[in-house]
Amino acid sequence: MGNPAMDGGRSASQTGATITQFYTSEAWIEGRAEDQLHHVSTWAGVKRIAAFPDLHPGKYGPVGCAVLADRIYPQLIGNDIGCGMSLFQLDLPARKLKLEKAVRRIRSLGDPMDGSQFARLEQLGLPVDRSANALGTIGGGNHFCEVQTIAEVQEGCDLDHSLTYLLVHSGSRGLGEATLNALPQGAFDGLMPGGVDAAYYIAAHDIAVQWARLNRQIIAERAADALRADVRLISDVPHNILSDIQGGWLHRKGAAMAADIVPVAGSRATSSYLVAPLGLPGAMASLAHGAGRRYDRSSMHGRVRGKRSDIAAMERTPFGGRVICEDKDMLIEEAPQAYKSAETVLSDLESLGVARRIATLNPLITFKKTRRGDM
DNA sequence: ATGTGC
Repeated sequence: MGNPAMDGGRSASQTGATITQFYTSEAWIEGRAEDQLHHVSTWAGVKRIAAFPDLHPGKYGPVGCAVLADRIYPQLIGNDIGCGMSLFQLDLPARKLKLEKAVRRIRSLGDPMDGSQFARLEQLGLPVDRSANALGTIGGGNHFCEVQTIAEVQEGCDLDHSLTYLLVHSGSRGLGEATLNALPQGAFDGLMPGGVDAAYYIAAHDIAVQWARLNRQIIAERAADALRADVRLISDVPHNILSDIQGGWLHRKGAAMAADIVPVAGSRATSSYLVAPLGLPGAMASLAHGAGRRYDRSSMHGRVRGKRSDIAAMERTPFGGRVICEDKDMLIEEAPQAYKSAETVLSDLESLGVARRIATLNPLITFKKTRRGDM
């Protein structure tokens, strides 16, 4: 049961591995997500699970957790291998950003790439014959590129609050998907470390992780070019990633990898946060990656109206910001109501000693998708 | 989530 000596979460071990829940009763957690958590804890070789307040149900298992096992379960990483969040600083002062002009310019993120991505892939020794045309593009679902301003910085945070920032959430597009699909029958029963199938998966996974990181970098460069600004990487944090650590294989699924600065994304209409993990052992160098889904995509169509005026309203945010999303279904499925409260996620992380906040960011422009790459 | 499924 409770194990306060180990960490700040609630630990329980039933039939399988120990599950530590780093969330309080304030968190909105679907029963189905906890059912999935317990199911995963019974899988062969699963030793320990850390669950975070953005926990929600996923296709093969819960999203918002880190799973330590002595086997490799590719489905726990999912199709979007290497997906994560990157924060970049622009040398563009917030007071100099002209919103309407910036919105017009940043739409070029929806254009296809110009071919320059091939040299970037070669530079890193990454394959140029697979998914290369998707490199530098954001993709669908919850992915985005946001221009952010700093609303508040905590003491000791040296980020320049007069500047603008980019928060990029994207992954490995078709490459990670192909990697998951190429696995032999039985792979989801767990790959044995040391075996050829595990070696194949690890090699392909590592490529997808590098590819996804490069993808976020190129997206940020394209956005910065559009805004006539220079860009500097502050922090890159994957949240779908497998790591070989002491004690086994750590599967992070919608769980950010601990780094000095970890972005915890809100919805497009609410603040995001930058946090510093505090090294709690039970958290296994992981933490929440965002607000987390409250409602699944399909149910959003029954919850949000899609009249012309509703769509127009959704393209504006309470911060006076803009949302560029010319796909009506996506606009509805990604409505702010689809997400939990990032503020509650943050307060759980803080009260349980997982992380402390270092800055609050507000979105000014959220780029999701243009109708066609013809602007 | 997906150079996307009926």
